[in-house]
Amino acid sequence: MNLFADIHALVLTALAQMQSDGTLPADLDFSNVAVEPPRDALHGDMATNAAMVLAKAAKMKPRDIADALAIKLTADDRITSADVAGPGFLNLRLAPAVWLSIIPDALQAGNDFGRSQMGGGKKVNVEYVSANPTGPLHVGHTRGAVFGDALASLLDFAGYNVTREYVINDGGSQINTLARSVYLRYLEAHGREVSFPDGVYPGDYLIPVGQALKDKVGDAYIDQPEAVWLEEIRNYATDAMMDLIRADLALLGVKMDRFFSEKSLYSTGKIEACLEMLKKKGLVYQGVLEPPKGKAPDDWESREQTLFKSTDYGDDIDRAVMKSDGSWTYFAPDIAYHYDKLQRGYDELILILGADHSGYVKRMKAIVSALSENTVPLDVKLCQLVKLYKNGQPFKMSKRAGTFVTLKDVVDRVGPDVTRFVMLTRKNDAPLDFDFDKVLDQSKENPVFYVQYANARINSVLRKAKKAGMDVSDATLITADSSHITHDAELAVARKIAEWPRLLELAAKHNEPHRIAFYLYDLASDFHSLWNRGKEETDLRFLQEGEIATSQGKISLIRAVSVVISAGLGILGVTPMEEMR
RNA sequence: GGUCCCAUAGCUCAACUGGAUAGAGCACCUGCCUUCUAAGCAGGGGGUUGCAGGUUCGAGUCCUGCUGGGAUCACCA
Repeated sequence: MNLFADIHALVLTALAQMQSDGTLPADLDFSNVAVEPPRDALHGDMATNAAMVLAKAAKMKPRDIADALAIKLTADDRITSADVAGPGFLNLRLAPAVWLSIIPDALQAGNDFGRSQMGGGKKVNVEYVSANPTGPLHVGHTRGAVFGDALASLLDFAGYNVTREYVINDGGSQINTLARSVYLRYLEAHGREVSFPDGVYPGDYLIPVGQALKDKVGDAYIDQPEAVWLEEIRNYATDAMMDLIRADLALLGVKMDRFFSEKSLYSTGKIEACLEMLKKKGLVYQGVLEPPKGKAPDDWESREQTLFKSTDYGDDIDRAVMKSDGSWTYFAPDIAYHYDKLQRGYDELILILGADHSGYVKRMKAIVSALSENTVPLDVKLCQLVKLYKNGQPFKMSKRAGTFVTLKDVVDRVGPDVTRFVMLTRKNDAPLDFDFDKVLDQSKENPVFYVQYANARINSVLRKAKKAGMDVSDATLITADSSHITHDAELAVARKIAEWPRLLELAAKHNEPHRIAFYLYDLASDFHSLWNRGKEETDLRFLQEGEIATSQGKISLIRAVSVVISAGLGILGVTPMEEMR
């Protein structure tokens, strides 16, 4: 199903033959031999770097290897030509029938076309969003949510066993702030006059929470000290905020497999056990930190602390795990949390963070390295900021606390599909401009609509064919005769379709879902190009008057395009549109 | 000052992780609507990939040092 993998296997077989007949020496490393689409289509259909990669070890000239390899490869009937070019590239051309064979494959697999076994069922944990449960999600969280969710789907599609996870920071002191803020709203619901000092959350979203609390407990907490209500309201408010956050995520179509409560680590002795274990390894110790390199803070004072030896694993300084009052820092439960993840048997951990957390990457990697003894990789993906615009002008957010642009604001305005696609049209580590007007623009400048429009056009042809009484069911199209598909513009589309399984694996390998968005744009472009050529070259139209077999063959090609668009959008979490009138 | 990220066409961004003559879109110029959706297509001009070295068959990509921009910087999570 992956033509590039097929030809790669063919090249390796040919190289092995060259070894056994003495053309090449016996002990060679083929792991760097690649078969890729060439940058320039004029060079051919596929190119291999085998000759250049092996030249040094084989003590031969690249071109000599390439010449010999070319002879082997052209013996295979899938290869129509193999030309040596440049410093030793071997450019291959494949028989059109080979490319066209991808069409029934795609139609047969449907939305599973491109699904890969690459992951081999390995368990991967993707942690994303993990916003503090103190309010609704805002735009910054939105990008992380979309990225993490699409990445999780991508890995699932690539054959990994994926868990989508959200850790609730419900143990820290910010929850006390939340509880006090809710208490004020509770008093307010009772008709009390209240003011909101600095350091509490003044947002309107807590008003209904205070009201609901009043409905639940009546006047039980009025004029009572914190000792009476703090713990109760902490729990109540955290639950309310998580309901809010789950509802926000649902607006985007994001559904977590697991919500992990940080607080659950506190009462169970898990933190203590985990740190004790590290202490036995000499990785937790009492010590004094050096002042930071470079400019020391004005109020620097050296003090003895309980430290985790993250410098053993590449961090810049060791990190404190306990405060001077004896309570844990945020870092201690984080260590225990990742220990918990590892105990659940994950082969790989992925963590999605906002760019403002870049300073935590080294210590997180240090934790995972230390706890797993370097057996489990952690990949941290940082999502850069989203800059909001409205009609080209920066969208002003009021600095008054509580009036930020929320995820709900964005999704209500442009819809979940547009939000998701646009958020994935940039690499995660590049800043993203999000213009409320431009993302709704219905033109090719807007990749969302360009891709959707291609799919809509294809479905339009299918409808028209059906209306004309033609059988265009997938079952029929799978067996359609594609021998009339000979034009370069048509074969270009078939080649692009054939790239999909390979692209998917590359995107999964590098944890980069944005590659799918760019690929779909390219595929749509090849399709639109073909469509338009049909205006002048009537042979290229998909519906050929009175020639049912030919029409079905051509329609099978574009139906395969539609299949890939659906599969690709499915991974991104975007619903394909069948009609756009 | 330390650490991390970024710098590619006038603008917004790609470049399959070291491959060939660095590609798209926007903007600009020239064409294409009695046609399966012109919400589109074809063609043209536009580049010392921030600067200086290095590694090798080969560098936008890797290494070193600069310049400029962003983020972050000892018990707040």
